[in-house]
Amino acid sequence: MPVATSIKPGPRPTMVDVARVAGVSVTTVSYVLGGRSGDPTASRISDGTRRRVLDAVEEIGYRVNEPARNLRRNRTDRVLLLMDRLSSPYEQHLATDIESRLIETGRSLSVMVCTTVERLDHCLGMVRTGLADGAVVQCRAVAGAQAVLDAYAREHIAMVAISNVLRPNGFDVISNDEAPAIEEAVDALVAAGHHRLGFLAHDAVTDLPDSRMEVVRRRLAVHGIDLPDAMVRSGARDRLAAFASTRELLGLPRPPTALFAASDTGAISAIWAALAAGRRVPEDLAVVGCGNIDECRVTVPQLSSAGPDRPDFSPIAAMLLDRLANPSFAESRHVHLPWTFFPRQSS
Amino acid sequence: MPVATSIKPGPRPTMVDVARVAGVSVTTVSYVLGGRSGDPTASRISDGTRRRVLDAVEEIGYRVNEPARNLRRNRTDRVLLLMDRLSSPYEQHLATDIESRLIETGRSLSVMVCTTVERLDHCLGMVRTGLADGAVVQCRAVAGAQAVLDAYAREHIAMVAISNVLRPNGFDVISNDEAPAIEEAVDALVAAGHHRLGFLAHDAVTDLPDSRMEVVRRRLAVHGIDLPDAMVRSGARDRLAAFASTRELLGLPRPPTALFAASDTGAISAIWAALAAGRRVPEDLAVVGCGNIDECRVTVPQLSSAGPDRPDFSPIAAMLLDRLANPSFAESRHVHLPWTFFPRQSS
DNA sequence: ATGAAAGCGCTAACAT
DNA sequence: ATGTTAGCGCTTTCAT
Repeated sequence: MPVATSIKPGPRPTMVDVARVAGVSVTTVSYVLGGRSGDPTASRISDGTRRRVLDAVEEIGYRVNEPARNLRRNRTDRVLLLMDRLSSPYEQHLATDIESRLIETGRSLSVMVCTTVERLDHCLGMVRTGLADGAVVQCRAVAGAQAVLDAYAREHIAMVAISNVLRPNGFDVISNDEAPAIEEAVDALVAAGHHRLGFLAHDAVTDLPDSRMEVVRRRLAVHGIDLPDAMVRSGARDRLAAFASTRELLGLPRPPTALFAASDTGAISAIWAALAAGRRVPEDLAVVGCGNIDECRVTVPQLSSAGPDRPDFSPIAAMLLDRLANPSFAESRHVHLPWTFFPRQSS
Repeated sequence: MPVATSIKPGPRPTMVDVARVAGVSVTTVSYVLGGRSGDPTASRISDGTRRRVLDAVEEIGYRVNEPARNLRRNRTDRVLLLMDRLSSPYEQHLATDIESRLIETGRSLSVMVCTTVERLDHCLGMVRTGLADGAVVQCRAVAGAQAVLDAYAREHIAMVAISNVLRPNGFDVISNDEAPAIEEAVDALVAAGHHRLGFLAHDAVTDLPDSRMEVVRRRLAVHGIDLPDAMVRSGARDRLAAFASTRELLGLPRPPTALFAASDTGAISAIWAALAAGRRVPEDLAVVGCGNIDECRVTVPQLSSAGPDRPDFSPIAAMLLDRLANPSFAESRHVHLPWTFFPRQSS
């Protein structure tokens, strides 16, 4: 393992120290360590000199001082990933995928959690402030994000947002084409004879309007079926809250015969709540989730879900890299990712 | 909302611009913005001047340049949280809790994912390199971490590790006192008449030795019961893998009558695998998990689990702050957090 | 193929 | 109460 071997205590050595030990100038050290590969200046250092410098670095345990380098270069080669939470499998995927693509281009990723607009503003301010060169924003739960992103885009901050509500405006947007899949799921439930549906939303109805709920409601209307607010509960984001909300719905005088959840994790809790209440799934309560996470295929019964076949995050890093390469990138792109309805045992 | 209002395009303004607009020196600007509250120098600025400076900042949309400030101050007021994955509820908790405590002291947190020693070394190198002032390390799946942390501790990098295997050595360690609770769970299973146990480990037996499995094995031995390798499967970390592993165990000629999983999420998948195979839980297969996550209380049947009553992360930030305040902090502390066995319906 | 030197934007000792 | 100034460690232009 090439791991932290030659670290010595004491004040951190600088390039001056390396230069002294190697018997060369700091310029030379900088050129050796700058790693501008493919650069014409790469060949200005002879192999012997390069070796001496690298040996000196090794000997005294030198590491470049990032703030100094960043100050001088006026960039950090770092990208921020702003998310409104960490805990879903989706976020895990997103982070590792983007990171691996950034690493290929010599960059790195750091993650910050933003649950409020103020915090989002603060974090984007940090990239403006030199903490990072750009940001990927995945904050569906944050209301008012459009204005913030608009403002930073005006400042030419490189940003890509993953959102179904944000409109590209100096930044790019990846959105999921959820509606067709959700409508298909609704149609399937109606075709199976359901006409009393419940909906498990992410947030309280009074908060952020739940776009998935709106799609469901509109589609039900097409079938002449109503989705009254009394049949809507919040908490899809939280496994415990989803359980409690479903129990509430099942306790209604005329409980729903089918439940549509804005998330798969919420739907799974709903299945448990139904089973715990002595109902059968799908016979007494059909359940459909959103997201099509892996877990859908191991639950009992397996969870029907509307979601991407397999999440594809590749456009995200690609678009951000475009913007990083060209800070005054003019075009604002909008990429739509397809969703599909995957009927399984729970509906 | 106090959000990104006065951002203007063009080259980012510096303190010199603020000073010019406000009609004061850069020193004054620095003192106004430095925010050394409680500092004797805080009172050197008159209220009128302070106002003029803040107005100028607002007017031209100035934001401090972090790399420059960090270079000069030789600190970043930033802490790194290194985790081997993001997706569990535990990680979500950890991150938000530590962050809120850091914010109270004017610091911020960024998260990086480290699944290998090399990456851990790289990320800790980044704090040495000036990306952050210290790190919290939560990488149970990373073998060889001890040597890396030892090395950086020698460099006086402020670190706190959450681990049951790392020994404090220039850094602090938080560990969970898992053994008593796990032993109690084993005793309960044995008392219930189980003598054929399966174990769902985090990793393959050939990889990292699973400390929880060792405890289980030793405790079973006390009861004169063997835990053969044939009854051990890996994949507790991954819901799909855990499902497949459990199915394998149940397919054995003499399947286990009880299953101990190294994680709650693994145990939940195991319950599903059992149900999917037509077994009843706990009658045909008793299941116990580790971690006592919230989800245990909503599964059907509710999951018995060994874990903390409620996770308490407060010592982590506290210890790190001590080290940040005093870089040559001598003591290496080891905090033990208690675990309890919570019997529920699944066993 | 290598070196000297001018800053990047900021902070803080040291004036006044 | 406010200003002058010398760097922090690095990159990069321009010489040689």
